[in-house]
Amino acid sequence: MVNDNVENVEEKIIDAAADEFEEKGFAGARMQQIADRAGINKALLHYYFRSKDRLFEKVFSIVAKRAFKKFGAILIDNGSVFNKIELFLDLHQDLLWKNRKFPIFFLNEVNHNPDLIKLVFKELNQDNRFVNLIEQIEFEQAQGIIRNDINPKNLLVNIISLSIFPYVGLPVIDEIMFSIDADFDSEKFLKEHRKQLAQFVINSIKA
Amino acid sequence: MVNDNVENVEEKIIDAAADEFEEKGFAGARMQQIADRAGINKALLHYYFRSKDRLFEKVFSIVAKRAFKKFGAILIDNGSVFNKIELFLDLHQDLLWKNRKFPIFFLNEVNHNPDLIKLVFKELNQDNRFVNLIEQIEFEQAQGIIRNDINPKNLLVNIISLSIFPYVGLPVIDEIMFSIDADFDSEKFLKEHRKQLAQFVINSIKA
DNA sequence: AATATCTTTGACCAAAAGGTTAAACCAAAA
DNA sequence: TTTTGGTTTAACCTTTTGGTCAAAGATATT
Repeated sequence: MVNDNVENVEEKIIDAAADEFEEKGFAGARMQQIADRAGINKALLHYYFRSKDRLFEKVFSIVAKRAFKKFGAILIDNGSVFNKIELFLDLHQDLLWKNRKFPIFFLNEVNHNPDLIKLVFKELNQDNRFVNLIEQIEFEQAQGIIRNDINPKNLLVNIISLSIFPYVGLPVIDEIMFSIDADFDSEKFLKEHRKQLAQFVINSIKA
Repeated sequence: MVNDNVENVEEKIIDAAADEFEEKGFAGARMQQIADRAGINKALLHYYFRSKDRLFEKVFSIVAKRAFKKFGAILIDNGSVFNKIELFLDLHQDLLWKNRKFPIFFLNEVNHNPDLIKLVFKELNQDNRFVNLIEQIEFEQAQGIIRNDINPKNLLVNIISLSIFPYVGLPVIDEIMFSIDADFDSEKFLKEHRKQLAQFVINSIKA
């Protein structure tokens, strides 16, 4: 008889730790605070996950994998490159909207410890999907649909840049925009910004 | 007689602290480590800057102001919007190339404590420069040079996004690109990426 | 019921980290 | 030369923090 009805402790810890780590980062997070958030004793944390490092690795891997897993489907879906760009941006923006603290957390940790990335992508091999996408871009270039002076890799990075940055840069954007327009509302901005992303990209690459 | 020839201590501390903070972030930085880097006793840190928080504020404000100050000139310069975009991206990319650790540091700290931004922009009011730029964009839209369906604020954010993100996302880009192409070289990539930025933006907004 | 195993806790520990202090040092003024 | 005031340090203090442990509570097994 598995006791899952109340909610298992391990999961409660991971949820609490995810919140704490995303909010404060690895260095700023506190084990005591995680225990409090999970409503348990601090010693129990170590009983389940031995150390802060191990707990972090576990949480990071889970949270990051959850985030990246969702994109695989779009890339193999059929449809034109333009179509995929629209689909991707739509999904990506949905995810970002609902997980505002994740991108800056992820990027910061990964910049401080690049090995973390392998932890995530190891069990998530969607490599060939990217290869396929790049080949599709090259194919549509040969067909005269996409400009020939576009490098597929640069294009992919540009798309991600446009999608993510507004979220990690929001505090700065908010400050600057507010200073030139007192009616500026960052929530409204994000919603409006989202709408023009796909068109912006497509304008820049269509032959 | 001012004793500046050897190099004054306050500056040595600020340099050391800037390195430590940029490398580890506020929470991960250690006062002892800063003292070691500056080649002085830890107590001297507190003699000059009372506390870690104060030292951080000082360093952050100096480093961030230094970074932002350089852009003002371009915005008021004369020249078309296309011209300004090229000039800005060129300067911005130069700065990023030479200060790789700054963007993720700045963005992370600012996301954890948005008040820091005011600290920087308060003494740096280049607000009207942005207003001028937005007006110029609208003017060129009226003239039929720039597409009418472009929102100037979105455009500005898009430009910054494209310029900064490759630097904060480099470890991830590196991992993914390397996995689909073993010859991938992130240094070369950044240099190539830079070259297509202005054209990418201009393609997407020219009428 | 008794035993064994897994879970949970309060109390504790050692190290790390920020911060303080009193004394030494040193250069310039008197 | 002595005094004065700023600078620098070693030693110390306090709090925070990750981590341990023995015992108490549960839960399942025999």
